[in-house]
Amino acid sequence: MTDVTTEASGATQRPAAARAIGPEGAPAYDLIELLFFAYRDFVRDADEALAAYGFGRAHHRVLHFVDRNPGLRVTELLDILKITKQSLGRVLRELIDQGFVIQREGASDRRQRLLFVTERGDALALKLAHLQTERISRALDGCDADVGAAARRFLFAMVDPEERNAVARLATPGRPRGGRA
Amino acid sequence: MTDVTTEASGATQRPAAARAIGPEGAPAYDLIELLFFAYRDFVRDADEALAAYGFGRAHHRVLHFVDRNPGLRVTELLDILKITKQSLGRVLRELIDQGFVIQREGASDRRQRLLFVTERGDALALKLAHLQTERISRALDGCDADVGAAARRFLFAMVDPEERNAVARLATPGRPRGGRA
DNA sequence: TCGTTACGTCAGTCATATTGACTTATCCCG
DNA sequence: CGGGATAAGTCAATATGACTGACGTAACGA
Repeated sequence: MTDVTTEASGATQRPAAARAIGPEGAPAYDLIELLFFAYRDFVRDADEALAAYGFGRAHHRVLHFVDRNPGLRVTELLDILKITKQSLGRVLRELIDQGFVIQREGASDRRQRLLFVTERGDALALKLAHLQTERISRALDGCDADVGAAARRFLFAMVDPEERNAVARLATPGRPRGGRA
Repeated sequence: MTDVTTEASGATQRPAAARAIGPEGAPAYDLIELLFFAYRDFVRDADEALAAYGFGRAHHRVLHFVDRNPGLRVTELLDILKITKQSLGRVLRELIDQGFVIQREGASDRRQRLLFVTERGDALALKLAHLQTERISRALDGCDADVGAAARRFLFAMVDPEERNAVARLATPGRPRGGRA
């Protein structure tokens, strides 16, 4: 095999993994690396499609969460993305200027700028979601039926405990698709 | 509940999710979002520790893969990270200048600059791996025993098919920890 | 000898993020 | 009503991580 570790045969240093048993047991190198590789390829699907619009990953994230949560407030979006409003600023302005997102004054609080996707924005968000769903479907096709549920549980448990309520509200499988209730 | 979607009550646009049934069925919004949130929090652990060294995520990735694969060639590292050698350049130079990584001439091919971590580099790589392992362990603790295996299968299946051989060589659970064999 | 490979580097650019300071408009409470 | 707090936007400067393109050097190998 062409295991890259064998390339080091001429050197004196032994592999770091040999002393990788620390206070908490052996590092979970497999899951650490699988998360890296899976995420690397997962986001690339959408990145390539976005390039055609002159958009990047940041535009995708904004578009996605606005699409999924019509009427989202700017502050809520900042809290989801964990970025500053200055960072959001440029991306959001570009999405608005190019007609993918619109803002409306809050009905009860006129300081708020509620965010909505336009039809164009929804179409793009949906296209990107389908790209990513295709990869997910193909992944699950090659697995036992229970792997999808287990993956959901694992990924949810990887989220910061303090964030889980917020994530559960946004990303649960049973979340209503046809209405606001 | 304070479901953010209810904030939109004053607006006329219906939620985009209502018409989110496309050619490939309903998008897997739950897994798409869980991947985002899990990865967002997963990388943050290491990011915070790296800041103390003046390093960023890119340094971590290089350090990690060199630590795990002593004698790695520069070309191989570029292939793993899927970045250009110009991008790697600065990061690698900083790691070398500050004594976390060293280079050695290849024994058989003197054009090669084989990469190794120093003791300092190994210590940092291990520290970061433990941080991430802690999150993973805690996540798996709250799950059924088979969830870890299922998560591995799912994440592996999410990788591009052409990349899976390379990933399997690097990130398999059974990979020998104590030697090069 | 000559083409290819491995690596490095210079220069310029872009996307995404940061901190800090400041403005405007609006809300809400005392 | 006045004034502090909140929602949002903006200006400026900076960091980080990535890119393309071009070029140089050394070493391999047919």
